[in-house]
This record gives sequence, structure tokens and C-alpha cells, in this order.
Amino acid sequence: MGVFMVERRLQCGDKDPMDTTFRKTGQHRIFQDVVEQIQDAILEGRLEPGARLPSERRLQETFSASRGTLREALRVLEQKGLISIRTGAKGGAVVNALSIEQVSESLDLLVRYQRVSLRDLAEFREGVEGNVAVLAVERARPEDMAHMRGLLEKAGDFLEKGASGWDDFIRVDNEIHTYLAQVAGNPIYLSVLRTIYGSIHKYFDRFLPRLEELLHENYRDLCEIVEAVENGQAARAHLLVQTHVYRFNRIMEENAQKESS
Amino acid sequence: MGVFMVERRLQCGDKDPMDTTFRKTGQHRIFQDVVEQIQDAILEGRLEPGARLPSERRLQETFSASRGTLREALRVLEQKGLISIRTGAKGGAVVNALSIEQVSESLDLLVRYQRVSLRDLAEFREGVEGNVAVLAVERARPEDMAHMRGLLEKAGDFLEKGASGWDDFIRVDNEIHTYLAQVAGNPIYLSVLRTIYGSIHKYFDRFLPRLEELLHENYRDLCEIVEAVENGQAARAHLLVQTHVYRFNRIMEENAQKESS
DNA sequence: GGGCGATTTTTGGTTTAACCATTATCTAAA
DNA sequence: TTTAGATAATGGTTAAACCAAAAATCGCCC
Repeated sequence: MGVFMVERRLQCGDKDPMDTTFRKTGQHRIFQDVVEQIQDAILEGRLEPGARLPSERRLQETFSASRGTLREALRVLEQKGLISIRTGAKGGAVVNALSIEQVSESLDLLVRYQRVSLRDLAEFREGVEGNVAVLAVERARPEDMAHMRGLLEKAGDFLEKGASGWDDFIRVDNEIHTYLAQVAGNPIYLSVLRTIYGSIHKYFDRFLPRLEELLHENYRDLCEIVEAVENGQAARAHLLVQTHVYRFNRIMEENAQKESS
Repeated sequence: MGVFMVERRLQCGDKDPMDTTFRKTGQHRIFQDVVEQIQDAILEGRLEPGARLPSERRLQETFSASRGTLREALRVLEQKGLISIRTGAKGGAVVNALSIEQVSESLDLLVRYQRVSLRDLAEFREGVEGNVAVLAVERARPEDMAHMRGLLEKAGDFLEKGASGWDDFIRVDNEIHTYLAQVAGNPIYLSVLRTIYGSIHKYFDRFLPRLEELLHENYRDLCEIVEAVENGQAARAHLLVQTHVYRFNRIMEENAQKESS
């Protein structure tokens, strides 16, 4: 494979005066060099998703590094979500198709570490979803509306099943929000929103009371939102989404307080 | 240290039927077990920020794992941002005060991986900065306003120096935007905005003509924005910021088109 | 006694070589 | 044709050694 052009970009002991990023320890670590080379190859598209990296013993030769050092590099790439590793013959490291997991994991770590509060996360979500709604109004095509009406109908069905349909309803609710972001047509919003959901979802289970009344309220909101999007009412959609998300957040916050007291 | 109660939670070959999360490879890896134990200790506060972990050779005994395996675990924890590692005597792994930076890094990776367009990035920035402005209006204290006026003054000084102050002016402009996010008081917005700047900055140099007129326009915008924040005009600040960012984006886009044609 | 340079000690970084565990593939028997 | 067992490829783990960096210590000289 001609993907890695240079075996070792820095020799042991070399200085790198061009390095503008502050490297905490200041020390040169070979496995970091390997990480950078492989990461660059992936990010620049020289290694596409699905591509299989050579075996550890092969890479060992390519980079003139020991297997242990190489494995440390692979661990980092795995943790970054860039590759997956399987054992066995024909196993090895495979380049991942973009995964949102890592971002949600670090967001999740932050919340658990109490560096950001559930309230921060909720507020951020409120803002992002509001923006998404405005863009969605601008860009919704008839077929998008048809699909959304379909989702709404599905939600309505689950609603009628009462408490037993709770999880299903929440799932469809989620789909509707995510679909709005898709309609908005900006992949960053879509990614960010998925990340938020990845982090916030477990709080739903913990802090949302499984009241039927809540689902009905929610359903009415969704209907109004879809309607506003269909009618091209950007400001109204914006307000409705924000209010909708805000109400959710309030309920969660109240229950979170109850639990902690 | 009595922090780690069990040396090895799962023996080689054991199944873990309680594990509800889907583990892609299904395989049990010792270093993952070590990661989990140390991570739990950190997240549950048994290991506080600043605490120093035992040396690798000591941990080796604690977990009955080889040094190589242990180092893979430390790599993962380091990548997660939970610990920092320093060489030398009294070096070793230290528990980090977790910061929002980790999220930025993975977000950045995501943006680069998806190869989002400048237009997507710009549009996202427009939305985010608009939201930030609204929050900043709500939460600005007198001392925040004083600081912003100081920055504005600095920008004015660089403006008078004409083309030679271009880079400095852009830097201060950047500071003002970032400070707004700080005033907004939500660390997620701050982190996201910093990430955006990290990604978008290279386009500034490439696509922004170094015209003095541009700086003057920019400066007038900033003055109006600060004024709106000071007067508590949320809607106005929102609009001003969006227009300001939008204008920037238009100029860059035009120059990007010119260059590609 | 107080500085200050050389030495020692501690700790992470790297290498090597070997063995185990898992999985795909091939092969030969039923 | 199917299937059970052998084989090979590949990641996971261990062990023992050495190097490099940084703090602590020692000892010399003033």
C-alpha cells in the first residue's frame, strides 16, 4: 500500500520547530506520529471507509515500530472512532464510516463529570432545534412533507395504544426531529442534533414521567410544527419548536430536582 | 490505594450476560476492563482531578496485567481526556479536570471527516452565533459590557493602522465573538463556537480580501452589536449578528467561486 | 553553611520474542 | 453434499530488558 509515504516522520530526538500546537508534555512519542499519519490518510480520503489496514505485523514493518507501539496507536485511533478492530483471520483494523458515537461519548462524559449541566445541554438543544426549524421551512419539498405526515400518523397510532406505546412514540418523536434536520439539509446540524440526542436520551428514561397526558401534549405540538413547516411559517415553526423543547426540558428538570432532594 | 477493589472483574473466557450495550467485537479485552475501572473511579469521584495514579509498574501489580496491556488502557484514558501523562520521576498519570475541549476535538474530527462545505459551516455558524447573541443579551452584566467596550476600542485602534493592522483586527474581532459566547454562559456554545473558528479560520486567510473598507464595515457591525447587547435588545442583536456573519460568508463565497473558476 | 554540578533514582517510552485465543478457510471423511 | 477437524492468519497478552527524561540526592567547592 502506498498510502503511508514516510515510515517515520520524526526521528528520535528530532525537534519540530514548526509545530504550533502546544504539546502538553513536549515529548515526542512514536505512537502519536503513527496515529497522525493514519488519521491524515483517513481524513484526506486516501483510506476510505471500509478499507482494511494491513495486519499489525505488516504495519510494524511499514512504520519501523514495535508491535506494542503500533498497538498503542491503534488503540487511540479506535478510541477516536476512526477504526474498528476485529480478531481472527481476515480480521484487523477497518476504517469506519463516520461515527457520531465518539462525540456523544465525550459530551456524555462531560455531563457525568458535571462540567456541563443537563440544563446547558437542554438550552443548547433548544437553540439548535429552533434554527433547524427555520431552515427546514425554507427547504421542505412536497415529498418531505409527505414523509413527515407519515411519521406523524405513526406517532398517532402509538398514541392510541396509551402507556404501552410510550417507547415507540418517543422513538417516532425522535425520528421527526431528526428528519427535520435532514430536511434542513445541513449535515452539521444533523450531526450535532444526533449527538445531543445520544447524550440526552438516557435522561428521558430517567426524568420523564410516563404520563399519557404528556404524550398527547407532545403530539399536538408535533402536529402544529409540521403544519407550520408545511405552510412556510418560519417564525411560527421556530417558536413552536423552541417552546416544545423547552417544555420537555422543564419537565425533566423538575423531576431531576425531585430525585436529588 | 484502596480505590480499585477488584483486580480483574472478568476472567479470560467469562461471558457477561448482563452487558446490555452492544459490544461490536463481542470479545473481552483486559485493557477495556482496566479502562472501565479507572474511569469509574474518576467519574464517581474516588479519584479527584489532580490525583496521581500509581506508576505503570505499580498498576501492573494492582490489575495483574502486563505492562503493555496496562499502557493500552492508559492510552485510551488519555485519549478520552480523563488523564494526562508526564515522563520523568514524579511523572505518571494525573487525573484531569475534564474540560469541554474533548468534545471540540471529536466535533472537529466529525466536520473534517464529513468534508462539509464552507457553506454548511458558514450557515451553521450564522445560526449558532445568532443564538449566542440572544443569550448574551439576557445574561450580560455591567462588567461584561465594560470588557467588550475595551475590546471594541482595541479593534478601533487596529482599524486606524489600516492594512497593517488587518491580522490584529481579525484577532480582536474573533475575541469579541468568543467573549459573547462566554457571556452567554453556556459552555457548549462556547466550545462549539471555538471549534467552528478552528475550522473556518483557514478560509479567512484564503478568501477574505484585505480591503480596508471591509474592516470599517465590520467595525460598524461590531459597534452596533455591542450597543444592542448593552441596551438589552435581544431581537436586534440576533438580527445584527446573523447579518454580520452572513455578509462575511457571502464575501468568502464569492471569492471562493472566483478562485475555483 | 550555601550554592551548584554530577550522579542516582524514578518513571514513562520502546523493543523483542514468544505464546494464547479467535476466526476464516481449506480438506477430507461421512 | 454436508460437515467435522486441521490449518493458517490475526489480534490479545505476557515477559524481560533497555533507553530517555525529569526529579531528587549527593558531594564538591567556595
